[in-house]
Amino acid sequence: MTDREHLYLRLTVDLVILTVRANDLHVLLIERDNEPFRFRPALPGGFLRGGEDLRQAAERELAEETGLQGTSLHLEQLAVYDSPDRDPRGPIFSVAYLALAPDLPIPTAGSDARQAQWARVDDVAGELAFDHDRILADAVERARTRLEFTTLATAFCGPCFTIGDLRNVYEVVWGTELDPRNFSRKVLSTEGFIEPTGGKRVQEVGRPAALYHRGPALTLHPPILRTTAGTE
Amino acid sequence: MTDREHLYLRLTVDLVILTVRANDLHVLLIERDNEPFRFRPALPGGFLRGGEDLRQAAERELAEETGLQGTSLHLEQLAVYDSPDRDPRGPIFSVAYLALAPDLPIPTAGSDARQAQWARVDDVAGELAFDHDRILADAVERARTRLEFTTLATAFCGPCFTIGDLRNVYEVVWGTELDPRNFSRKVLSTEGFIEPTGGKRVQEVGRPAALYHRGPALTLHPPILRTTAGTE
DNA sequence: ACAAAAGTGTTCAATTTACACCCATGG
DNA sequence: CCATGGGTGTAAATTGAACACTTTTGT
Repeated sequence: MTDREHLYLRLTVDLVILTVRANDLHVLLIERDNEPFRFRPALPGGFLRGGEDLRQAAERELAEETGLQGTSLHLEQLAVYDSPDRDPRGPIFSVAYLALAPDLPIPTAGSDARQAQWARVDDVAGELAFDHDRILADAVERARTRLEFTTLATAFCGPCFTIGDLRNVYEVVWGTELDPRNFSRKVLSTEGFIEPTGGKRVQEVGRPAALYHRGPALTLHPPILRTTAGTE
Repeated sequence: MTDREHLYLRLTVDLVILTVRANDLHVLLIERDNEPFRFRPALPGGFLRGGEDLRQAAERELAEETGLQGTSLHLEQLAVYDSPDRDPRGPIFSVAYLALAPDLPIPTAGSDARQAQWARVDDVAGELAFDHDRILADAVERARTRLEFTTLATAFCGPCFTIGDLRNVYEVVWGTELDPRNFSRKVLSTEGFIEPTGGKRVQEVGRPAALYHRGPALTLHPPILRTTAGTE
């Protein structure tokens, strides 16, 4: 901090792990057990260690918190957060990662003491430690646009899913309602988005739905645009 | 926890400054005058100093290289580049920023010894120091999608421009041709994209074109999509 | 008058939207 | 039989691409 030219600093990696549970978008949060912000909810994360690159650190945190191998989840870099006063301990920048996960059985309590829990995104606005409210908001916005232009909605689903499941992802993440009939057609007519497994899922009520898994396509041509009409 | 819990490291900030000159997309490059990669072309950038945040560092570099106040240009964070072997001096991460500039008079030689020059983006592929080829490629791709969904094409133009100028930006950045007539209508029908100044610009040849300046809108509804048709 | 670029009008095709209607299942 | 959700067909509305044609300048 004294040497003007070569500043050495510490980096943290913070994870925004999103999932769709029932009818709400959820984020995985931990309760901090150290100062600063002790006992406040926060995004899982930690300091970068020697020999790691950022992605490895993100995958390590992910495994610690969820027990999942990072390779099975979508994990993308969001941005660096660098407000000088974001951490009371001093200038510590954070690289945020966004992970999209299917509805996991439970955030495996087998983590390191601090208990991880799913929380409704709408419930935690303004509650989080550091600048994590802003990081979360940015992450949700990123997820929303990812659904428009990529096939990542499937990252919220398990290996097999119905078109109704997929539509539910769009509706929950976007907070809108979609016409089931047109949605179905749109998804099916997009080459490589989803592929039929041949199976069917019988539900509590109604006609059984065909099951699909992810196709090879990564981007959507054409995109499935939100009709944000008006929000400028 | 392991013995190497808190890794301290240095960060650099690298700038991809793009502009549209004549009929090609150009990037501002410097020739390195220090090892490593001495005498090789590279993106302008440097180490983060104490007391700076990343944006301040980016604006400082920008001012040093171009003489421009950063506030007048679009400047956005791209990503962190963290390959362990990206810098032979050791683990040094770089935060890349993308700047869009109008065709500047010249990269003001009044900088710090190392001469900055515009280079055609297509000419420098594979030539750059560090992982700057990749950073440049990512930046160009980001700029391309920015034109689709935001009003940032105007960031390549001066305070006053014609619709033809704006179309030229799209054509050069995308590497495609656009129908002047449909483009004109599309731009004019997008609320808040451009606003008439009332003036006209007489050119060497042809009918004088009306002049416009930026409007208040930041995003395009609807977007102006590239017809990438087929590239998957 | 002619070339060149700006700008307008019109047509046709593609896409989106809305919704009537049928299908398959549990109660 | 009915309720419920899955899925198909189709017509109207909107959007986009193509292009004939007019306008305004310099030479």
